Amino acid sequence: MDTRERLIESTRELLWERGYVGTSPKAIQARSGAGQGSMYHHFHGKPDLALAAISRSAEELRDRAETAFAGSGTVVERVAAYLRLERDALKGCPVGRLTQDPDVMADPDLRAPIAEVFAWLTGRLAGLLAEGRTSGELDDKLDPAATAAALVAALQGGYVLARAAGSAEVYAQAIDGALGLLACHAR
Amino acid sequence: MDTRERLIESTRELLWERGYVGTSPKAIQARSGAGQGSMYHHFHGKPDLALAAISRSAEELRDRAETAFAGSGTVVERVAAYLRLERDALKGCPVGRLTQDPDVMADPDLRAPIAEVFAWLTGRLAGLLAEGRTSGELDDKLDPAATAAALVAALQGGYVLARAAGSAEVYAQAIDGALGLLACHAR
DNA sequence: GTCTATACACGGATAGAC
DNA sequence: GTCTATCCGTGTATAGAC
Repeated sequence: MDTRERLIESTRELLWERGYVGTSPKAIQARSGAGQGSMYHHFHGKPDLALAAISRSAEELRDRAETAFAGSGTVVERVAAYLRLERDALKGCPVGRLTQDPDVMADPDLRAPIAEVFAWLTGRLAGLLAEGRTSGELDDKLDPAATAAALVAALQGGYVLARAAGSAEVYAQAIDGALGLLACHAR
Repeated sequence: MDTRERLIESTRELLWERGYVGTSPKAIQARSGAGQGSMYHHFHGKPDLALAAISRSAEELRDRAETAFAGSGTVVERVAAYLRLERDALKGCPVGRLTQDPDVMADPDLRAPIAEVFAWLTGRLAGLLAEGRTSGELDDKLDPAATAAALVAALQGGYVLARAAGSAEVYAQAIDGALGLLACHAR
């Protein structure tokens, strides 16, 4: 892995662990093993490097989700496959957590990949649910867009509960609960 | 409002807007109108002041929730009343957002009030749902604990989606979706 | 109780040598 | 490309005067 790559990966880790405000150039340099000069040679500064890191994390999130959504099985099975992907509940979502970062939200460039991937995710999920309704797998009372938002929110909120409790168990419960509620709409 | 009080309230606002890592003593002093000396006279330092602020925010969250839960109506109505309390979706949850703060999570004192209030909240909600099941208002397939976790998570995650999108609409959708799913279990 | 002065490390970056 | 030197403001306090 070359220096530029190590800088991006180290930044991704640090943004995940400490957020944007909590991540200093010095910490990035220490973790990546790159010097001051190196970092500013490859990137214009902290925001530039963060943009590369955030974009990649958003892309990864999308790819993982699409893999689950595009799998085989019924709609409910594919939604469940996505919600049950392996995740470290205590670490939180590497993308979602950045929505709490004031400096990220204040910078339209940094914010864009986050806005985009969540819009895509809820839209994709809503499409799946609509498909399930059309095929008769899900009943007509289910609102695809609202339900998609609720499911993604339950996932993101599951992280919050897990971190608050210091235990991954609540996360699993939230996912179970969300799927249990969804199951009720299956025919 | 005396100086001590202004310090706590200003800290609550700043923690809400910028988190713990993003909030400096200097910013607190500026917002509260208190001087350096004043702040360190009333509190031992940033963590001490933050503890007072976080505890109060947690308490406020609990009181608002309890008011909704203890209201009149069916269980589903009271849960809906809680989920539909007026909130500024774009600001996020003043307590939940702190779970993303590495320095808060690393300090057991700061973390305790957050852990406590979320444990109480999910427990209280689970109790209500169990009550609804016993009374026959909700069907037996509903798992009270898991459903309670999912509902609280949907709320917390709704904030994440709203901030990502820069719009409160997704928050409302997530809440609607969560209640729509719950409605399905009502007899 | 509040103010000013002082301290020292860190955040975030630029400049220029190699 | 990478390193070292340097810069200035901020973060987080402590000390002592009023």
